[in-house]
Amino acid sequence: MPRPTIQDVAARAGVSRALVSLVMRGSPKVSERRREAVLRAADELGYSPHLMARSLASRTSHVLGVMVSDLHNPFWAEVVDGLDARARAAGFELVINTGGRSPARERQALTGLLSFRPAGIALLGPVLPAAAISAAAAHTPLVLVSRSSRLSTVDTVNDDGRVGSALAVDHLVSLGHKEIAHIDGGNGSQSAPRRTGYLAAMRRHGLPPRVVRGEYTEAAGAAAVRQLLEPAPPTAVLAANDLNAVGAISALEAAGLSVPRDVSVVGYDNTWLAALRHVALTTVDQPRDEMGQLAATALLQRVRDGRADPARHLLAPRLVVRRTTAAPRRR
Amino acid sequence: MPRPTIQDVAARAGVSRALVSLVMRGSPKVSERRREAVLRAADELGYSPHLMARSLASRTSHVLGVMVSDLHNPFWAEVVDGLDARARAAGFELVINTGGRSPARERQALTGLLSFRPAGIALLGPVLPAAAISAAAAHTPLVLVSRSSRLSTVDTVNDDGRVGSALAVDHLVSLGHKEIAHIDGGNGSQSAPRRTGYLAAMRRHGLPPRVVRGEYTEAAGAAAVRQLLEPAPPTAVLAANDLNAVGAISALEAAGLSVPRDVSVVGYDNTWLAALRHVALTTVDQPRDEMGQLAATALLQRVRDGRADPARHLLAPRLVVRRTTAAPRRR
DNA sequence: TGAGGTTGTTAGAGCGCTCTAATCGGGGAA
DNA sequence: TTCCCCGATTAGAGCGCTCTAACAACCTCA
Repeated sequence: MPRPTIQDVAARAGVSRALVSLVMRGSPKVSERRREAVLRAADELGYSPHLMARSLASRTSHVLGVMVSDLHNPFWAEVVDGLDARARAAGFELVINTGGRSPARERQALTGLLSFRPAGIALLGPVLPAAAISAAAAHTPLVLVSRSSRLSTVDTVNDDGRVGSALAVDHLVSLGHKEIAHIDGGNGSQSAPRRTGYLAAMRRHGLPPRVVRGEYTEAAGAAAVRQLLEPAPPTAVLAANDLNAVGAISALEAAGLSVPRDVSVVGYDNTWLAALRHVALTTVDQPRDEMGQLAATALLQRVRDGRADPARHLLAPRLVVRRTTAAPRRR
Repeated sequence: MPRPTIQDVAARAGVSRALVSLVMRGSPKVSERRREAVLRAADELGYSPHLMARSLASRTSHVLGVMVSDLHNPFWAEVVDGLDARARAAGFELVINTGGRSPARERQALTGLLSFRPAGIALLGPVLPAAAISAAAAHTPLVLVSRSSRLSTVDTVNDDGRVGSALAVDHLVSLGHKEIAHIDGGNGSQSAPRRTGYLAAMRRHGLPPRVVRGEYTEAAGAAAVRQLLEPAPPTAVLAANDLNAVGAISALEAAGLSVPRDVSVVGYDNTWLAALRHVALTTVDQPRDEMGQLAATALLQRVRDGRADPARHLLAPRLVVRRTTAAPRRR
């Protein structure tokens, strides 16, 4: 059975389609009597407006698209919370999608979002080529989270990865570490600035850097550690993110090394995973909820307020010391 | 600048709107000459069809809605993977939404999904009242994951929570436990059958049950443990799910109890969280990816094949023994 | 030669809604 | 009473697309 339309509600309430439309949009210029009749009819029929017919007719969109690069990473769930809250408050519907950390799937996901003709799109940690991003930006306001861009039509929300890595390295150095390795995020978004920050900090302390290629996953953290064991493990590891760190810790313990007694580990993100008591991961905090809110706000400003110049939010990361870092053991 | 429409493409290619429509849908009954002209024009303009205008006109939908009760729980990410794969393969676009484990927000989320007029909706672990579900089911094919329903218009995909709990209790009893408490999932989906299974198993073994109310979160696991400490902690705990178990373990350790030496803990779901080496949670496995695929398939069968009788998938859970369970200590 | 098929193309209506402009029905002022 | 005004209501067009039915143009066959 087909869903009831505005026409059905109008017929039942004994009014015109236009009046039902006004009631549904909360117009003040409707008499109390009619409003009640319409609402009752709508309720009885189980009517809810057809969002897409609405946006087609009104030539506006009340949809924001969100592409999440990895639904498995709790980090994004927390960013989405912030986005969702803001979008909801502004009367926008969120359409979420996932790109599975693969450029090809992300491209599909982006095309999918565009086909809804959303008012704006947030790309959370995209690994898409820049060309795909600028093509999409030609027709729709775009905000990137955890990825930078120089396009003037694209807003960005990032934490300062260089600073975050430096905080972590400085902390480890202050504990006495000299052999500090970095598992990077590979092609993942924001892995470059974090790596750069690590390299710069190591140079500043006069220490030899050691980088292994990784990915923002637990499995990649474990794999990277297996590489790091030869010829000799470092005394500290700066992981690509929390997920990666947890995988690294698992692999270290599997190799008979204890954390933090033998090896210190620092994560990145400060998700709930890091806060778990028996993970207790020292990590670099990103204000996840705030980042989501800023992303939503950036889109809303373009859509509602007509802002045209790009917003560039660069947030200050913060080190959270827990129990996976300690002074290195005397060798 | 507004996105180009089918009209723009038609004008540029010197053909009618209908012909462009045919080309866009890959109709075989278009001459090669025209097809090329249309595709060229579309490409030059950067045209892609307006999905919603299309579904409005064709009275069909190629969208599946997905309401995820909790984006923070990795369990759902894995179910979504399965759903996504199947939906994508069938040419359906996924619209994901989150309900934040609150009936009120879930209701909003469901309304949001319905406003896209999707071909079907999957509710993942909904805590909505049954009335809201049957109201939605009146107009749209619905599949519930981790929640049962007797509505003939609603498909369900569940693991057998009674069996899962029994597996866990039997395991603990075989290790020698007699004081086995259960933290339940409160109002969460599937908490009732798991509780029932626990109670039945305890009765079968002639053991006194002990249930504390919980929720499917880490915080609730910790809170429940604090309750369980008085007057004396049990020797084993069957938690509501993995997240809950991890919170419970944290709280036990905070109270100076060691897991599994002093207290054994069993989770539920077998997410990657449980598999982490230094969590190593004994847990009940649910085939998450398969559940997602079954959910998608159920919807597709209703939509494409016109199946009308309800699909009731009840999957067999499996116990995965790791390192959070052991024989109880002699008191 | 003309009836009947085929193939490729198009006009026009209509999907569920919003928007504009017009209309209706009371008051209140003159 | 008449006129005007103002708030409440509605008819009708149109958003971007698909679908139906019709229509040319050409072919085939008796």
